[in-house]
This record gives sequence, structure tokens and C-alpha cells, in this order.
Amino acid sequence: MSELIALTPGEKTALEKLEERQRHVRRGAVLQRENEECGELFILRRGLMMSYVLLDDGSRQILRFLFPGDMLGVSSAVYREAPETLAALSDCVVSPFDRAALAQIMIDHPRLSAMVLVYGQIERVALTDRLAALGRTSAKARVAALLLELRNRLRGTDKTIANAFALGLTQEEIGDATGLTAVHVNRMLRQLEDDGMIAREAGRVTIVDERALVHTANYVNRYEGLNLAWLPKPRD
Amino acid sequence: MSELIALTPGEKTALEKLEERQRHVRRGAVLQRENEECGELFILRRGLMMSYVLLDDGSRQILRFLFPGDMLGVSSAVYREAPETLAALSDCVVSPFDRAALAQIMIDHPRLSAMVLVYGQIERVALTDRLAALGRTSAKARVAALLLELRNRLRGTDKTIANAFALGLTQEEIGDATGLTAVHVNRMLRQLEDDGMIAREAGRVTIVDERALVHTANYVNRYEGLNLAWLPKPRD
DNA sequence: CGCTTGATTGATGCAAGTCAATTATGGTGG
DNA sequence: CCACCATAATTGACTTGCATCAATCAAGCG
Repeated sequence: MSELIALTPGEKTALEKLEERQRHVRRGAVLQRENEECGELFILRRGLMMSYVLLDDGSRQILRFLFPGDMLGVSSAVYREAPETLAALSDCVVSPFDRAALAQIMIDHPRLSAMVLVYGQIERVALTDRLAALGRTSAKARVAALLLELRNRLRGTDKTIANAFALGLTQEEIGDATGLTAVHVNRMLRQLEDDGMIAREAGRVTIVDERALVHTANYVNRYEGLNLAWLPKPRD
Repeated sequence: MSELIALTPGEKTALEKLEERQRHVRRGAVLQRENEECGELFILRRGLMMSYVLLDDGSRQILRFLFPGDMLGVSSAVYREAPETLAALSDCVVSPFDRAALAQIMIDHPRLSAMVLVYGQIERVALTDRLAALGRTSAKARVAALLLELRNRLRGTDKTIANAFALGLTQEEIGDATGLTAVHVNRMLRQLEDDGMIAREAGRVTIVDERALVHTANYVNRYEGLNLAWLPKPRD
């Protein structure tokens, strides 16, 4: 939260309480499984995770990539059974907490509950961007958008990242996120490379021509352009 | 809100205050335009609306259909410029209120602010369902899912609706919601009809074989299966 | 009654999927 | 350090679902 607003001491301790416990999650492990009961929420501390759903025919749709600082399982907290699966793409550390702790924060810290709402809306808008991408843009645009989103979010954690970063995803995973097959993802990456927008070596991607990539991707960074002036004043 | 929880008198008056004002919106009119400043939020009182985005190439992606009781423009409240356009599909009535009123509710009524969060999550999960549909299901499945979603949400307002309802959408609009062309939507509707799952006459659709339709659509009703027991206790 | 908007249908094209084979790549145990 | 294996990436040949283009039909409606 602290990236978007300056926290009061009271708010800070309330958030720190959520991060008391720690749990390690191995690469590939599932933290929460679709259609299973699960009352826990988490804050991702370290690593890269994803949420996905499996369809009846066995195909997978990756809904979202999760980065340090993200709150996980909020939607699962609202349902009796988790609507999506949470799995680790790298070795991760999470801080589990329960719904009651969230409820207590909403009582004690109206501005923090507003911030939970704000993050929910940022995520919602990012989802609608992806919906528009899947519904109305080409394969090339979707892959380009994924690369930009990944770079920008990784930069949120690690300020040293400029234009080169470790992908951390297989082409199949990129396909499951963009609604494409792994084969076609491969071809699109090659095209982006041939077009001189990106370069690749050993699982690392470098954004060579960001302007062109942003243009082909139709991309908007949703962590910018916020208006938080109207939030309730902190209580302490 | 009152469909999901029983409101206390204090909560009730707080919500009624949001509904004090009324504004009529004509069919086709735009309530809030993408990329324009807009601090207002709304509660939809009567009619059917939609939110959409326009892409650079002029194509449109409908993000969501909005029904009476829905809160509109929450994401716009969080950004300086609205990320999506709100337009009326029928003559509508909305109650405008401003961000400050929402902030005040979060201070006075923790349980209501939790409910805003809950509705946000329901909406988020519905969006992820559609994301999975666009990414991983056939044209036929997407159209089937849209019909079911529409029927279920309309029934939320009008309990008399069973299996027949007025579509209220052109085939082009269905296409913009499902990521298809109007022509192909037409063919899919015909197929669903030929398969005996639906019947059509004069803009009205009847769901003939709901089980089969749910199956081809991969559909889950996200207004069921909630768990709200953990919400903060009301203050009054 | 003509005009406009939406629905319907057919013919054809293309972006992305499918199938299948080959080539890296990286990890692991001997 | 190498041989082996599993996983991922790459490439080519072919197929297909949906788009595109183009008519025609139907239904309000001023």
C-alpha cells in the first residue's frame, strides 16, 4: 500500500500484523485450489505467482500474475469455494491471514479499507484491459501487452529493472494467459524479435523499441493516473 | 445490497442518502465517457446499461452489462480519467452521488464498505469468467453464456422472468461483448436454436433446454455460493 | 411510403490452431 | 565431466473457426 499513500503509524502497525506469519511456497506448488474451501487470504512477499481457472476440456486460462505486495485470495474470501487456483511460478514467500483480520481493519482503519477497494479496482481495470485484448486484438498485440505488463510490474518490486528482465514463464504459460497456443506464442515472439521490438537470449527478454511495442500492444499502465484525493481521512 | 444482507436502520438511511437524487438517461445516451474526467458515481435504479472501451482501430469491447442496483463508475472514481464508457441500452434512471459520500460511508459503516468490496469481488470473478470464455471457449459457448448471464441478472430485478426474456441487445452488441462479429453471433444463435436449446421470436429469447445450454456455456452463476459470515459487525 | 437500422444468409479469406518432427536447454546421477 | 532424460523451444505442413465482404430480407417509423 505504501507505494500509493503515506501510512500513519496506526495503519502501519495494522498492516504489519497481517504480515506476521510467513509461509514458503515452492515453485509449481498450489496455494489454493479452485472449487475447494479456503478461508485464508495472503500477501505475497517474494516471488511470482499466478491465478488460473481450468475449464472442462482441460484447457487453462491464466487470469492474473501476482507480484510482491499483492493481496491474494480476496475473491476466494467472498465465496464458500475458491473461484480460482493460486500457484507459484517461482519459489515464493507469502503471509497468510484470515478474513476476520480484514474485517477488523475495515472497522479500525477506513482509509485502509478504501485502499483495499482501490487496489481491487486497479486489478479490475487491468482485467478489463485484458478482456478487451482477448476479445478484440491480434495475437501479436496480446503477447506484446503481456511483455509490457510483466516488465512494469516487475519494476515495481525491483527498481533496477529497466528494459531487460527474466521472463520466468514458459511459452505455454504465456499462451494460457493470452488465449493462444504455445506454438503461436513462439511465432509471435519471433515476429516481435524480427520487427526489432524485442531481443531474446536464454530466457531473458529485452525491450528494444518500447514505443513501437506499446503501440502494437495498445498498452496502458493502470498503476498510473490514479486519483486518491477523496479517500477518507485516517482515524489516527 | 439488501439482497445479500439484512441492513440495520443506520445502514439503510446511509444508503438511502446515496439515492436521494435522480437522473434520467435516454436509450443510447452516454453517462460517462472513456478518458474524460468524471468524479461522479451512480447507482442504477431502472433500465439496462453497459460499460465498454473503444480500441484504436475503432472496435469496441463491451466489458459489462449493468442492472438495477449496480453501482456504476467505481473504477472511474479511482482514476483521474474514466477507464471506460457508461452508456444506456434502454431508458434508465440513475442516482448520482460523489466520491466523498462513499468515503463517508467507509468511515461510518464498516460493514457497508465490506459490502462494496464484496460486490467488487463478485464483479471481478464474473469478469474472470468472461476472460476465460474469450480466451478458451468457442463462439457458441460464449453466446450461450451471455444468454444465461443476461437471464439470471434480469431475474434479479424481475422475479417473474423464468425462461423467456426480451434480449434488449442487437446482435452487434452481443458480438462486442463476446469478441465476435455480428454475423457470427447470428450464426451461433441459429445453431443454438437448431440444437433446440433456445427459441426466438421478435427480439425475445426463450431458454428451452437450460441444462444443455449451461453445459455448452460452461456457465457458473456468481451470485450464488457466497460466504459473508465474516463481515464486520454493523456499528449501530 | 421510402429510409434507416438490424437480421439473415452465402461465398471466400486468413489468423490462429493442430499435428508432428527436430532442436535446444537444463537438471541429475553415475 | 559426461550421458541421459525431461522439459521447453522451434519450425514446417496442413486444417479450421471465425472474419470479411456482399447481398437480401424484415421491421420500425417519421
